[in-house]
Amino acid sequence: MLNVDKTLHRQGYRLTKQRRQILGALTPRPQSVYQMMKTLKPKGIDKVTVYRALACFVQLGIAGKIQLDDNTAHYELLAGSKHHHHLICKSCGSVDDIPLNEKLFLNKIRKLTKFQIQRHALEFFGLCAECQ
Amino acid sequence: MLNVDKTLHRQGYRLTKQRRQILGALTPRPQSVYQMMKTLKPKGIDKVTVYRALACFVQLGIAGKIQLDDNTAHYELLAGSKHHHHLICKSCGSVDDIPLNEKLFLNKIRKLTKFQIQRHALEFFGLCAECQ
DNA sequence: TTGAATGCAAAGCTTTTGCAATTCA
DNA sequence: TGAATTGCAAAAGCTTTGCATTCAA
Repeated sequence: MLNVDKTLHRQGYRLTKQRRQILGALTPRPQSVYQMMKTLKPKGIDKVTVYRALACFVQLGIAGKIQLDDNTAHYELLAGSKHHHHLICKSCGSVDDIPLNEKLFLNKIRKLTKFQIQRHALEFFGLCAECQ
Repeated sequence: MLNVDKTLHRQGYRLTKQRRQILGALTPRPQSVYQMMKTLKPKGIDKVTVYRALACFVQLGIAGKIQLDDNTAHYELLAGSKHHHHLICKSCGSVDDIPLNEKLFLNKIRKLTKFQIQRHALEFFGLCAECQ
């Protein structure tokens, strides 16, 4: 939390009461803004504020933004968590994390192309153990 | 084209003039509906028709639907093309294909979890050679 | 002939923008 | 104080739905 505070201030941002609560609603597991609003709306926080705070967090590397199959963005807490990938259940919508080592791919692309990779996304869609 | 015709009919769908043209607008490289409409609108095809045809093609495995970072769906022609992955330029928006062998990952997940994988998406975001 | 497909209009969602009021440093 | 932030309303996109009409098998 202190680190987040510093990171924000260093860039001229402020850690307001609302942003602290939005940060608290973020988890390592990706959530849509709609899902986050279930917690945040009762606290009087507007969804516009959430969108703006999330954009700020993503820009600072505090949160990650991923697109799943439902045309909506999902946000996850990055601070302190290792890079990982996702198992997304088509039935219940649950999202689980899984660590995979993708260095081979990154190296291969560097060798084959001149593309400069900034980030990547690896997602697996299917059925979780419960839904099969 | 004949195969597509058969595939459609087998499921009770029809290959209409419009669908033939929508199919013709699809490429192995993912495009948004907006991009496809540049070709299709002049031919008098409504975007609702395009959405409905694409949903049909995706269901039959003729087309693939992927989500990029811009909150819009992109569609690619799958028929006859090998499974591949994407290099997406953040600057110019170009999408290039790259083949990678992900069997190691699929096997690892099968070993580690009970998740039943139906499909996966692997995308690399960054800068293409021209935009660096 | 008849169920599938089309096109238009309208609605539904998610996300963004404008702006006055508020808050934090 | 002054710039950043908030919340409300409204707008902007993308996508879906309803329905009468048209079309393909």
